[in-house]
Amino acid sequence: MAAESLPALPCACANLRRAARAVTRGYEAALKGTGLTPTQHTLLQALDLLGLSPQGALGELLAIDSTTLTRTLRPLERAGWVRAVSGADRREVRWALTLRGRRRLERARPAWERAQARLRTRLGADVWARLAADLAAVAGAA
Amino acid sequence: MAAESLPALPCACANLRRAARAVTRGYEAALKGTGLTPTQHTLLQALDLLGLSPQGALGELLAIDSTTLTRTLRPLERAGWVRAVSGADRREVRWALTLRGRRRLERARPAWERAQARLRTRLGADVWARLAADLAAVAGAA
DNA sequence: CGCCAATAGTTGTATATACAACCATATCTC
DNA sequence: GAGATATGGTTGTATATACAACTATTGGCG
Repeated sequence: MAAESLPALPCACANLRRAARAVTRGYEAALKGTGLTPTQHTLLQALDLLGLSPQGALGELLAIDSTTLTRTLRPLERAGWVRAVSGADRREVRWALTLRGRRRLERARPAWERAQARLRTRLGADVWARLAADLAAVAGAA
Repeated sequence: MAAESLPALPCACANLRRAARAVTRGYEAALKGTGLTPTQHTLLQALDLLGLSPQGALGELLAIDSTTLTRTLRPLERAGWVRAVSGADRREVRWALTLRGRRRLERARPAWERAQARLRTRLGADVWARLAADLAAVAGAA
């Protein structure tokens, strides 16, 4: 199982999406036992980071369309990992991680860290670090 | 519309997916008039690059599951942009870009190049170049 | 106040994505 | 050459994703 390097594609978008697909599969496999998909894990982690947060702000941080969040958050709410909190502006839906949600995230942590470590090892620390910064720039630039 | 830089996320997978979503939206908008989605454009471009190619090989190049290809290629076939060619091994489906497909790809080229140029300008040439290599490594490593 | 524009989310619809299970064909082994 | 195994794709099902159109609320502005 040598890491057969794929050729770079001419299209930056294609390159990004290909890498995202490949990595997602790895994280998905790693998170298998935790009952969380990569997307769900990311949502919980982001909410943990942000604290109580309007849906729009969550979407901005993750570059996820608000209409997508409506649907991806629904199962998390049903599972009791997040809850909607009403505030002054009644159009807004603000989301909070529940205690159950935090526990679930904590429970998934070892698996997530294994996935991170595995990729980091395969890439090398320099590429790994560079990539985090470059990808943040890309998300901001697009 | 300043390029408000988003903070890097703790999760490499989340970082990648966020960037992919953001960039995909840009390319999708740019390709709007061409009748091609980013995915479709990538498929045609890859097939142009590879020439006559078994479905599995195409999937490997793009890190797309073969079951996904079955479905994403179908509309391209119906549109007459690609066609299935039978070979010696009758399990295999080999795909070829048709003339119409090549023309469509060519027609989309200016729009695609605008999207590329736009992102490249916003990122700077150094990040752009580095990213292509790093992302290819990621796709191979995952 | 009372209309009008802007903003926050939801619903309808369509594409992209992949895993598990499956079918068909090829290859291997005796 | 026949049965076992491996390989290449398809179907069933589920999640992720977003655009267009819509609803509800808010914030001007006269």
